[in-house]
Amino acid sequence: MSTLSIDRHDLALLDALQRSGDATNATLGEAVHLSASQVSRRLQRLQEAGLITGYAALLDPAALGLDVMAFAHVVLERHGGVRTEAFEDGVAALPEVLECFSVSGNADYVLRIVAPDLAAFSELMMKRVLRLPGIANIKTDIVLGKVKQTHVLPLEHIARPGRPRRGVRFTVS
Amino acid sequence: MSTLSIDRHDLALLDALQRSGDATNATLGEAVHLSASQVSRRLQRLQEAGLITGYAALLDPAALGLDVMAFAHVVLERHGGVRTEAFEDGVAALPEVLECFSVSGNADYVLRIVAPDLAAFSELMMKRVLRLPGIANIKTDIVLGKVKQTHVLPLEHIARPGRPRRGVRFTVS
DNA sequence: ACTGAAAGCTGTCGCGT
DNA sequence: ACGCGACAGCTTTCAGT
Repeated sequence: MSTLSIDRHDLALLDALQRSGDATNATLGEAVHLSASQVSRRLQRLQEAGLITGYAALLDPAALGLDVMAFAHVVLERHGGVRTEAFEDGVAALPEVLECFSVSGNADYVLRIVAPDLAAFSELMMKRVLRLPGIANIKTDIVLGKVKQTHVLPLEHIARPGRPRRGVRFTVS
Repeated sequence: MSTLSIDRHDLALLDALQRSGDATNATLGEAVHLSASQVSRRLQRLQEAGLITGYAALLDPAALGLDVMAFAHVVLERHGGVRTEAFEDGVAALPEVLECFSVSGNADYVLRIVAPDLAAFSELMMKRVLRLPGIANIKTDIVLGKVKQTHVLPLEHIARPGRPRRGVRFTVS
């Protein structure tokens, strides 16, 4: 656990970069009122500190023919010895399962799944997901429409006073 | 709607780029057995075709102090005239709500929400989300653990024969 | 359709302030 | 801490095959 000094320039950089990750340092510098060399140095620091985990090209699912998205709520069987690894490993191996979280509430896990169409989705669920070990039952919510979808994380809370954090300690200045 | 020729090189490029969006054209060329200039031209085509919608820096939520994530299942009130825009606009204006989909099943909408901690999450739900217009009730699943989380879309279905697609038409060769 | 070279940019590092 | 400037490396275009 290290202490990391973050100022408003760094925050502005992070915000700009998660929106357009291919912006040049010069462009970013204009937006943040810093020289390109400063931007370069700060980005190195932010990446070494683990705040920036990587860069990605964002693809359009619809344009790629992935028209179906769904959330699957999975309940596992309860046997004495807890054997969830087999299920979790199986889930991790399915590329159509983009996310899998264990959750509070009625279900044990929530999965986000994509597929080309309903036929392919149905086959995926029947032949791959439902056959994962240890499943008691699954309830699936099919996505009907997208109101909002973003990967942009809110950063406002960092500038606010707030309580001390675990992990990397910030010193916003 | 345009017809787009996609070959295995393009697929390999898309796959490589969604995993590491900061790879140089030369590096990509090595991986895909193409010259850097070819990579450049193909990426331009893929972006113009809308398959690549943009680039983003990926930030680590935990490192940024966003330790709480939850899925909120929202049911709207049923009045005669359907007035969902007010709710949807309100949701879109909240940066902590990363996603909002209308879904099949018991709920009308599923929201993915992030917050620094449970206290902040509770306050967010009470003071902002629950006060959105038209809400009948909300059930919230708090994420307890991450089994898998990726933005990498599966592309295998494109190479497979499959049925004709809507939108951009592919000619995989 | 691909390669290779050439010209223009971009990232990065040293240095001065 | 910051900006400037220089160099190395990358991107992109163009001509040639």
